[in-house]
Amino acid sequence: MNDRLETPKRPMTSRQLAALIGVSQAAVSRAFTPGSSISPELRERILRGAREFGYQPNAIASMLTTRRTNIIGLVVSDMSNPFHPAMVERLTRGLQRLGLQSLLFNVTPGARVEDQLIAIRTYNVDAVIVLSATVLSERDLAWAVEGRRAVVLNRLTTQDITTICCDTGLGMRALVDHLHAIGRRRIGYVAGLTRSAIGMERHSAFTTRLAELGMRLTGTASYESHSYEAGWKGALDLLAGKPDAILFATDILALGGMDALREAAGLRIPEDIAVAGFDDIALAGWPHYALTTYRQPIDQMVELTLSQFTAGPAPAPAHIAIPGELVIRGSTQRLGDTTV
Amino acid sequence: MNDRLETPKRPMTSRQLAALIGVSQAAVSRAFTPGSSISPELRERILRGAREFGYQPNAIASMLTTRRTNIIGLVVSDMSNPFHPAMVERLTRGLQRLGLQSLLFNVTPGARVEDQLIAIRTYNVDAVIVLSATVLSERDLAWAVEGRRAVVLNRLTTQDITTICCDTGLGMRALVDHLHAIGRRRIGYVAGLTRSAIGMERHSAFTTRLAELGMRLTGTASYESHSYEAGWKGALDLLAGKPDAILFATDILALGGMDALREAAGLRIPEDIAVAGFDDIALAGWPHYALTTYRQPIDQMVELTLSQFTAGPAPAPAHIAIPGELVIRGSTQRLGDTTV
DNA sequence: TTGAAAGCGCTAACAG
DNA sequence: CTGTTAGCGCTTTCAA
Repeated sequence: MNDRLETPKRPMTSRQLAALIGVSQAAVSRAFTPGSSISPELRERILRGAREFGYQPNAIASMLTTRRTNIIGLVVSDMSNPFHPAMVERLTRGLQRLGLQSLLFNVTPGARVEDQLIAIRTYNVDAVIVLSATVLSERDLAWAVEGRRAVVLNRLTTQDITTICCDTGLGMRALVDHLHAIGRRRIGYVAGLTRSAIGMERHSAFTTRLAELGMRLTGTASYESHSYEAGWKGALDLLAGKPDAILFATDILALGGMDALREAAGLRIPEDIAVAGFDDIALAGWPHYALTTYRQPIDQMVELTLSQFTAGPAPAPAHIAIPGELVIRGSTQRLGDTTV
Repeated sequence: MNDRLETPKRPMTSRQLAALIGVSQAAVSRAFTPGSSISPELRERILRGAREFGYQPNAIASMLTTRRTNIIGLVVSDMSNPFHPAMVERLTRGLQRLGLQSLLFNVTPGARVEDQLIAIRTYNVDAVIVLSATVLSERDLAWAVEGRRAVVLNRLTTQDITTICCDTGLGMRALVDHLHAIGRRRIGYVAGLTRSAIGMERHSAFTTRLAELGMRLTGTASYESHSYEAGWKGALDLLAGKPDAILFATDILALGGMDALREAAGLRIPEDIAVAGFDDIALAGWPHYALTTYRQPIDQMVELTLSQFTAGPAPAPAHIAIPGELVIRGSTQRLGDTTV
């Protein structure tokens, strides 16, 4: 590797501690290994000694023998969509609870993905969690998780990897049904990344339900990004079609769209036009936006992800879609209804 | 440790590769060590063989001998303030560029901090970056970084640790001067975490400048949090004092405050009341908010942090304050000026 | 420059 | 239950 940082001073080793309290080095190791065969008295004596002399087992050394690192690689590509940090935060906390560490990888479109993720291999992480990282091609994805447990969140893949997503079909259906129920008939759609599988799924689930209900698609826009700006521009693009509602592929798009509709187009929401998103990020609940959206079941998604990393043989790869929850707020409202 | 995850299948070792191409195991090691004494030809032959057979050096094993992990512990406590994920993203990318990995720690107020950060020690991370983690007491902080390089960002400490902050004094002065320049004289202040050193510094820098300019402090509010909701409530609390401007300790507070002022109090910004924040998060630039704020020099802060981790002896701990930049947007405006 | 050999600190058989 | 003994895969002397 490189020699960027100098060698820090050495902490005490199990052998030193063993010598200090007159037991074998192996005994020290056992004292720190739950379930190993050691008498409670000996263990207690050793743990007390460890506290006294400040001994901590060296995880690096144990990795070498056990071939387990207890490190999970967390691959993310875009922290500017608030949905992602929210997810990262929960995942990291959950992993910590299980005694697992999170090695964070931020993949960017520029450099070669394999170079960016090489540490997944050299550091031998036990498992990989990929969070909506559309930057990764199918090949990259396969390379990154090769030979280890993996969970892909909010992204679909043809690889033999467990994927966990919010149920797009249910979500889009609930949203469209809601728009229908409040009397909207002319709907525009702002897509995010149209070439991602999940993006396409959201789009097609949307158009399918729209057709089933006999509603009109007044137009589709996309700037190939999940950003406020993309939502802003996308919303304005759709106005020519005179929609009475716009559905956005993600909340962050919807926020940009709402501001554009209000400030650039001078429209009232929901009186002139209804707006809905998908995700339920914290900002969607802010009073200024009060965005109707489909809430991703974050907690369940995290729990399910964590359950892949517990003892026993690796679960067979599965593609899991979890139902979310329609959250109705002020951005949608029955047409002609004047109460806010 | 635990036995959560089963042993994955073993990758090729340097010894195996050595046997395969008929060189010594040490030669393989040297081939992957920049600057080691090995002939270009041998190295080339070995690297070619490595590519062919898919050999990758095992970082774990090398950690054991070199006692360097090339892992940096990144300690964060609150990802819901957008300033933090923005910082984490840049830090991680910067570290990756240097060939360093980021082990992410999410400290929460609940559990014992030492338990949450134990991996800093057992995994022997080379250095620690603490990001505004006010959850950590001074004692926790000292414990966490003991014996290794460390940088504390946006937090002050009495410990002998390098701290890197945006220059609070300059920032607050610039903001107050600006409010003064546009004719505001009655200023309210919404604080975040009042018991943090940086919180107190911002507050006192603010009041100092206010007094120097002979402006009136109409009130101070705080809900001990950097959140939208805390800003919302804080802003409303201040209205009794009839301020013509409110300064918020952070942008996220200001956003909540602005929405409260507009939607709950029915005020116009900046006509009825001016608003300013501190940080310049992405949302501050959204047209709906157009928040005047003091931009933290994130890029410089990250570069400076990274420079602490480059070759050579550890730089002496220093307390560094970097000037930011006043960003004037629509939320502040000359009193009586009607153009937007 | 290259190879042989001795560990790094720990876990995991294997005896006792 | 406890101690002894081999390694884990690599880096780093030390000779050649």
